Amino acid sequence: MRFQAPRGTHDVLPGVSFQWRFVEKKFREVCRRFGYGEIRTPTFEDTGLLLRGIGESSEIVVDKQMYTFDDPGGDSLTLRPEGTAPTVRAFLEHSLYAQGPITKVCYVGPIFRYERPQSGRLREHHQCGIELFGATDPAADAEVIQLGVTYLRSLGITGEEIHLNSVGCPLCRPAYLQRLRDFITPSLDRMCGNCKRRYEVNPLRILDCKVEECRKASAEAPPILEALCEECGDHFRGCRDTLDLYGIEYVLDSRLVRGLDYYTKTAFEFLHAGLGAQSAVLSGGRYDGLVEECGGSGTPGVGFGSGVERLLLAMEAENRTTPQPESLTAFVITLGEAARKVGLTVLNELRAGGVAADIDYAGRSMKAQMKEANRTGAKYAVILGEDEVNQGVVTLKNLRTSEQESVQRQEVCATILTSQSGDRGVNNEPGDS
RNA sequence: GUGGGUGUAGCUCAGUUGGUUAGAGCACCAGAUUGUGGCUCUGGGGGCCGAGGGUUCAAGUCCCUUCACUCACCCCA
Repeated sequence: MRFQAPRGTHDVLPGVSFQWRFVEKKFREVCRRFGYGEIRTPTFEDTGLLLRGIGESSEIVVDKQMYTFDDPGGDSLTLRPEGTAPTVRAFLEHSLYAQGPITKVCYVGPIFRYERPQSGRLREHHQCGIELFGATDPAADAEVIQLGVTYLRSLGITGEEIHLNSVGCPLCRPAYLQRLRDFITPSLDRMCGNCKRRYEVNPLRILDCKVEECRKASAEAPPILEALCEECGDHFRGCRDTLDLYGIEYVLDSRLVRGLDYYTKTAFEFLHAGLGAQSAVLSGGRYDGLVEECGGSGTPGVGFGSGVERLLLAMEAENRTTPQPESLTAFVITLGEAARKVGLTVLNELRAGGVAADIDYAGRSMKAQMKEANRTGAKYAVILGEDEVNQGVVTLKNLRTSEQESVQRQEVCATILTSQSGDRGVNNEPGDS
């Protein structure tokens, strides 16, 4: 019985890891352009924080989707099921608010939820996200959306559709929820079990239900956008105005609600048609109550999270290619014991000099070594046999042109570096460099 | 947790109404070329046919169980 990666997890192998680096690099570039600094928080947090942050009534908690465990010391810890609450915790713990009225951070990292895996949904997945603290200005909401659009564009994705809604605030939502309940009540006994529970806990989610009976029952429900208080209405209008200013298109979606309890006002979701059932590639919104809920003073916030795996699927659906990983520059080929020794020395010099170089360790024939050199994509084969060793030279073969020349051993590295600087830009760099 | 689909070589897949020793392409290794890659040709290594049980003279094939993967529901990035 061989071991397998745990259900809902996956290995990112060398053949695709450069795509991940590409995506993360683009995300960080865009964040930098918008003034967001990167924050790295722990993979697990105090369970209490996540319960508080996510809300005890959220489906994540109710469905026991959290990886919660007691550590040997008896503390209850949880692998983070989302990125915002940990960021808020760090924001408060380190008093980032003291450095100015506005704090902007971004993060990249793994997220864990115990769910049944399917396409675009894993038990461990990775999210890129941003949080903007301290602004009630609706232009901040628009910036967050704008950053999301810019990020997707930088990956070559253009096929997303932005859904926008407002979920109100503690002033206007309760009244709306009551109206919604009143509207639903007559049909309640026909609805699914989930919705019966939602009716009590979070009636907004009924609008999101896919069961036929529930859809029918809520079809004519009053839209929340008409029930917003003056402040929320103004805010939503302000956000839309700024999006118009930025030329960002979106569709109003009064059924767009949030699974997490802390959201207020603006809610948005970027959907992509190429992904199957799990089509949200980026989603977020405003959470003006969360910081206070987590023990801070009333600080507004707005942000988004975006799944890396789903974005990669979206790129694939749009046939976007990432730059190929940079290959080796030189492959050292030796024949015989004496040449082997010199070859290892040359290899060492090349690497020390900054040339990406490798050598065969399988004791293969020259032909096989040539083949290997070719397979690695190396531009040069550095060939060393008896003749070369005796003459203090190497045979430098250009594998692209098949031309080869004799080069003094001491000059191999310099020769390769010189010729390389001539074709800068030929090889695209995949990620960090 | 609920339903559907699929499990045969490293990968993608054939495998007839059950019938000898389970195949192909790609990949890998070697040779053709005793010091030269890509193209071509020849040869080779690789399989508890997901696992367990059953039916049968005979099971990759039929039946049951189980596991894994996968898609969808729920929920979400």
